[in-house]
Amino acid sequence: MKSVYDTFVERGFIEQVTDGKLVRKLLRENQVACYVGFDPTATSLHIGSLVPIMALMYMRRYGHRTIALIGGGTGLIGDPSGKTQMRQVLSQEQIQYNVQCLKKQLSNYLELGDGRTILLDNADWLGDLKYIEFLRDIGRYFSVNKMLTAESYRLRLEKGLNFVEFNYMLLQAYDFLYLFKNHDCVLQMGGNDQWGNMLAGADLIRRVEGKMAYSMTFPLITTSLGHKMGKTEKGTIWLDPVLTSPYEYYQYWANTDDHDVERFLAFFTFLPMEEVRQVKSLTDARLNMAKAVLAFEATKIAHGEKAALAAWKASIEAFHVKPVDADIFPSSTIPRIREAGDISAIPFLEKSRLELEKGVPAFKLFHETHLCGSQSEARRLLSQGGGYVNNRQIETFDKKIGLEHVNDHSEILLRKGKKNYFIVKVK
RNA sequence: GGAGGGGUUCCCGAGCGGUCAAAGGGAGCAGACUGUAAAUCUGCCGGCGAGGCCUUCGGAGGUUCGAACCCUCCCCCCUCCA
Repeated sequence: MKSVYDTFVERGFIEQVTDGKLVRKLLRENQVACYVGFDPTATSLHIGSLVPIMALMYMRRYGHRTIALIGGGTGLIGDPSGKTQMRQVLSQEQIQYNVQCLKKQLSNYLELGDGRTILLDNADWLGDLKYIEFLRDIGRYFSVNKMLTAESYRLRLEKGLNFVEFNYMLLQAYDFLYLFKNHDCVLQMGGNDQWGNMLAGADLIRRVEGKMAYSMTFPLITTSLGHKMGKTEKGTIWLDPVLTSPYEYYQYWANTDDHDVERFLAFFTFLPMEEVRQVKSLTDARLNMAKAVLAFEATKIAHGEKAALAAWKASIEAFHVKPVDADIFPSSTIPRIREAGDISAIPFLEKSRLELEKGVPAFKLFHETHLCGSQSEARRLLSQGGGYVNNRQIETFDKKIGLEHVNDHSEILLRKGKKNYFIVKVK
């Protein structure tokens, strides 16, 4: 039988492992506990955290125990790894609030309740540490010389690294030790920028406990032209549906670069690799169908089947695309037949009849709907012909939009550029 | 603690008394071309119902008709010395 490890390998999840052969054997023959850490830097995670989340989901599916660790304690310090500048330090209250939010969010992905998956906050044990004791018991195992050779610190040595940040590695290592002792956790997973911290943990366990522990990192995913995942013109693509609507989430994936489709399907869906590999042979409209499948499946995982369906419907309608052919990803539950048009998943804003009777200048409306960040931006956009009402180009920036633009469904369809839709509804 | 070099609009990076809302590049947005992709070309890229006004060049004061540019103090970063 296939092990998670094999699945990880074939889906491209593994960047580095402490001992590939051993870990493979371990995961094949035992039920183990693994953990991934998440920083509570915001009230929501974004797409950048999706790879580790998917990894945890896979671990579970293969019968292993998973621990999602939220760094309520380490968050007070800030991990210097992968950062060129010192991270802004958040207040204790803010971090505690973020921790609560992340717990809730992660529980959508990880089924809790049966004890096989648990959610922890390292503030629960780091908060009680005594400085002197910690130095004597843990600090003695760390060689500064060695720490300085770590990639994550070397980078910062040029730009400046303060002592607080320098300690981050010890705390993360201690987390691993703690989880090892209290939850039999033998494997830590995380983004490749965590490699140094993870090794430090495995090292610490070996020194303190005289036992083996393992580390595995995932590649830091960038789009084929080197952009960070999840950053777009509209900002970050969050996992929280309030911050990024399911429709926008769907759109993000539907717009995936050609070269990334296959890779992303492997990372961000559970569709079988035999089908994922078929993507190589697809082009043009059929390749776009694969993007639709990616968008649909990813949205389903994040927001549920219903929301994914609504996003799909709206997209099909707005972009006049054909439903996905039956032979493309037969395992996907994406609908194959066109249904009645329904764009209700597109973000909208309500306006009173009275206000629309008078008419609202287009540039104001574009600003209000957040299609444009400011009125100035809206003016420029409209002057350059980048704005549309009901798919007709708006010719002047102050063109009044009003009742005469309302369609049969009491809606006005606004569009910015080729693909940014927004609906104004009559209240 | 001492000496020197820096902090410029999202990022990098010019500017060093008026012509600076600030060169150039990147990112981003739009138009054309397309496949809701990429590449390419073109335009835009602080705010304001705007050929004018307002707010920006680490922070606070000052000199000047006029300051991102000069002076003073403070904060932060880098390099060398201790």
